[in-house]
Amino acid sequence: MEEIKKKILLVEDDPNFGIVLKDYLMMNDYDVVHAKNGMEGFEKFKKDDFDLCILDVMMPYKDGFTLAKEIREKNTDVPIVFLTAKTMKEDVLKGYKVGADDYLNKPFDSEVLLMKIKAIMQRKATETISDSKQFEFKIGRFELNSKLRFLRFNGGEPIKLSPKENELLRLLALHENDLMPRELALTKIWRDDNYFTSRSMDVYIAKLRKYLKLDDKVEILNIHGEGFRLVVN
Amino acid sequence: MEEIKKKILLVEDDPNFGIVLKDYLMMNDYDVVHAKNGMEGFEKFKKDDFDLCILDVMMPYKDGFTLAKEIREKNTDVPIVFLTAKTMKEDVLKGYKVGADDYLNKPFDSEVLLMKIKAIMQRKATETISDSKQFEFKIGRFELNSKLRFLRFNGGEPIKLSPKENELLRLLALHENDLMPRELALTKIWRDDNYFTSRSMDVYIAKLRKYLKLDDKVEILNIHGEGFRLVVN
DNA sequence: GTGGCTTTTAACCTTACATTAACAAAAATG
DNA sequence: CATTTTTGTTAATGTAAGGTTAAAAGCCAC
Repeated sequence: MEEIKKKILLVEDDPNFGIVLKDYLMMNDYDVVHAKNGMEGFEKFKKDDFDLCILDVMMPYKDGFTLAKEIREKNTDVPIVFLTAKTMKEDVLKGYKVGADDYLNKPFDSEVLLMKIKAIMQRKATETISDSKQFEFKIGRFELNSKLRFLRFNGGEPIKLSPKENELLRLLALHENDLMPRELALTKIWRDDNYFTSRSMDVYIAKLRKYLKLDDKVEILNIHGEGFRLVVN
Repeated sequence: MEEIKKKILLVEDDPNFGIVLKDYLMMNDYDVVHAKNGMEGFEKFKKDDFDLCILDVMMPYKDGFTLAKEIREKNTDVPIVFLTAKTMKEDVLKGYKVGADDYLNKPFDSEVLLMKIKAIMQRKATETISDSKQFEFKIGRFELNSKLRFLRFNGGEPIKLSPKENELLRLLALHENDLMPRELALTKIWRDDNYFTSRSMDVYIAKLRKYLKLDDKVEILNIHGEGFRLVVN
């Protein structure tokens, strides 16, 4: 069996610490790309597919949270672990809000980091039976390209989608003809399930319905109290 | 709408801390079962389905790790979070080894715990796309899809069912040609058996009969004082 | 800063649901 | 057979969820 190394994006501005950590991870059989600041980190993220991102919170120009937000816009799934020097509650909360998978206070024990990485990878392994690469969908006479964020009807001019429109439609498409639970969209896309995010989602459903009107065989049905259903007749 | 709370098993031997934590979680809309030691924790785990386990590491008789191992034997998926007073590396490693999802050092901030719980639940939400097939029934020339909540006659236009209509018909279908006791529907669907819920159920039986009139081979019979029978001739 | 795009919040309206009431009809009871 | 209990059915009510549109707030790039 082909042994494929897991790819980690490490964004850390302290050069010494960054190199030590990179070497340590590589010694443990991970493929590591090291970026020295948030800007570089984002560039490298766009150019490759990573299994995990380790982001330092305190960085010049672009901090870890900002970078995480950008990464989340491109990819809602990739696990993110934050590194921080301070054990500040505010930071931790902020981290989880942008979808962190875990959190580490410096100085931390390298073995602990390794275990966390393993645990996270294991989690993802069970979810990702082979999903990924699910970014292109046919929906009736529409074509959704979720990576480039556009929707095209009948091979015509592409309609640009906003990040939220795109994610929501993608999630619906993943469950085509089946139930896409409200809760799923709210936790996956909005990362919070409350009255306001729920209303926000309804607004986006309305927007998507407007786009999809072009094809009268495609519609989004509501299942009261449960969620929505993208049906193609 | 049916409010379904997430169920948490909390195993914590310190009575004060345990009760405070339990109350805090319940205030935040979780359904919490509190066990005061590892033994009791395992008993309660076996008797119910939990969405998350929070285990204290230091406990008399049976520590959190041992309990976690037993839980993992029964259930490989349920998320486990450890609580520990000390920030001991050994403990952390051991925790991840038995499949912990996260780790909290006491004293911890309650808001942080809440965020972690949310993050963990969100992770799980994705995995649980849930299997179907136990939601589809044939009833004469009808087809009942209990997940998408519709009833279709002869492959025609689906009739949308309300949650209660749906559950009631599903329960009848599960007992096709057999007695479906009143009490069963009332306790399972209405979660209460009194005069009013009983009348409410009768109203729903009337609604279902109206739908099922389309096929004269299908009917709902009453067995006086006992319940109902969905018969297909 | 300003302008343009995205997202959230608000307001108002419609639909969907569940319960309760009211009255009628069966069935059981003694 | 008179009366009580259970069931059948329809309609009215109150509440919650969802639909729609617009305004406000947030963000980013210039």
